[in-house]
Amino acid sequence: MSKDSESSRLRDERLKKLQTLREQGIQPYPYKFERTHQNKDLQEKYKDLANETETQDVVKVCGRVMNERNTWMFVDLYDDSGKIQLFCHKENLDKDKLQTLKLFDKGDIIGATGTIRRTKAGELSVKVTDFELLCKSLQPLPDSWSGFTDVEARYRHRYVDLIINPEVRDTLRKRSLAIRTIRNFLDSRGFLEIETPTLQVEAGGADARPFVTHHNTLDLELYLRIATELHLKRLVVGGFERVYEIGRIFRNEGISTRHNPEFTMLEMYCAYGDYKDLMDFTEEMLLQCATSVCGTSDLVYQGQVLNFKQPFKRIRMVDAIKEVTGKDVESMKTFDEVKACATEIGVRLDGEKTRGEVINTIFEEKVEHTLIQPTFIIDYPVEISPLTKAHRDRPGEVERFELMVAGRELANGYSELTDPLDQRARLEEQARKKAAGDVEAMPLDLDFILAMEYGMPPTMGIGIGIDRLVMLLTDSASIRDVIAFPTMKPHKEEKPEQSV
RNA sequence: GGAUCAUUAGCUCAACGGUAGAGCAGUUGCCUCUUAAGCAAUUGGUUCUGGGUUCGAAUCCCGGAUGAUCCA
Repeated sequence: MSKDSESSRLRDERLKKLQTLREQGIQPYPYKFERTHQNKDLQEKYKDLANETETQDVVKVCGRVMNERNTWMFVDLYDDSGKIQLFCHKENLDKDKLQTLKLFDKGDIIGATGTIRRTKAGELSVKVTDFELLCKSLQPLPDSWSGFTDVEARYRHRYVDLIINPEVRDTLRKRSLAIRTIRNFLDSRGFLEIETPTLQVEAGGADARPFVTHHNTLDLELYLRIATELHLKRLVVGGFERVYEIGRIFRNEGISTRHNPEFTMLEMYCAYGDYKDLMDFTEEMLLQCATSVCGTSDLVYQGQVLNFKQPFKRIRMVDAIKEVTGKDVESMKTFDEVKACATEIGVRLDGEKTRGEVINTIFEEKVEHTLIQPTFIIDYPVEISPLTKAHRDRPGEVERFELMVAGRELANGYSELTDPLDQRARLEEQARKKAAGDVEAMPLDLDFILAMEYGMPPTMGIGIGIDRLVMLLTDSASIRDVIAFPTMKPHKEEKPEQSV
């Protein structure tokens, strides 16, 4: 049954051609093609070949037909590496072949054999002596001139987006390169990559709401992890002094240009260092990412230049607040004082119950978005940092930093809390908050505390949002642009019709 | 959660409340030529969805869906 729409009519045209091809004994979905070169290889190899000259070098190329001119005399063929033009002159092809050519469509994938020639217009071409269909495409491609710009359609049908928009492919390549750079950086420093559980009985390690799922055989509620922290630290207890994981994290929160429910985070733990060492380490790693992906330490992001040269500015949270608001919250020793200060400068509070929470809210509301150049905000309030070691000099604070870039958080690191009794007290406080209705408070993970009691060396540890890093490296405004298949609300059932 | 905007042919977009249109794609020819190839002809619409106002709605009003941006 076919819908009376343009869409199915275009598809029907192609189905008819598919049928004709089959009747002519042509297999439209063959098994393999042995090419001799990728298109980019040929462009490089023959970059000095003069116009209107040809070689006797026989090559075999393949890819998707993106455009055709003069009734298939000229074909723009794209593979993963780039473009080559096919030159299908009737002198070089018999009548049957020329007829077959007319059954092809833009979007089909074909393979061609021929000699290399540069046309008088200067286009490097394969002068085709033979070709074969490698896949008949049934769907019309968006018009390549006007493009494929509907954002929703692009995310929902990312494969079309990838075919049409080269910058999407480029972004995902850079994402891969950034992750590879980080792995190389860590591996070359003796780090071990270890995978920890995604399904967890308790979702801890961060303040976030988890996704809930169910294991049938065990009849057990399980949570998707919101962090890898508590398991990676168990590995440090077990004797791995340098571990990391680059893994998918799930947080049951809203969707925005900076948030996707599932995202990728690097967590890294290194024994015998503190948060100051960690800042040096982080600077070096990010600089390496910038230079390897962008070839420079100066990233252009949404019209601003971000300088990733070391060292980044380091400033205490209370000092950053003072710089922006003029308020010395450090001197305000009580909850009521900082609360009054927040109200005075127009910061809306939403259930904050401690002095440290209010200070953090003031920072997030007033300061965070002003921090464009890479900046380490250091020395956080203890109340919002239940896994961080107490500051060696400043009571009420912890040895923690967040790295701010382009007005948002990119990384979060600290001297890890290793005192099992302090850790127990902190998590018990979290459990009280949870019992009182705070859905983002951490659960009391008794096995984690038991691990701490066996003893963990002094350790520095950091989490870096890979998606946000890739946004910076690729000048992407939305996190969805750096995720191949971002989370979308289902629209309506869309699937190809049944074949006639 | 709130505000604003968007949704029309396969794609990109038009259309004062008055016959739904263009370019590209598609189809049929011509042209052995090209670079968004060209020329001629031609097909194609539940205007996101459901109500309402109106003689008449793509257009105005209300609800819904999806998305974008901003705010919280």
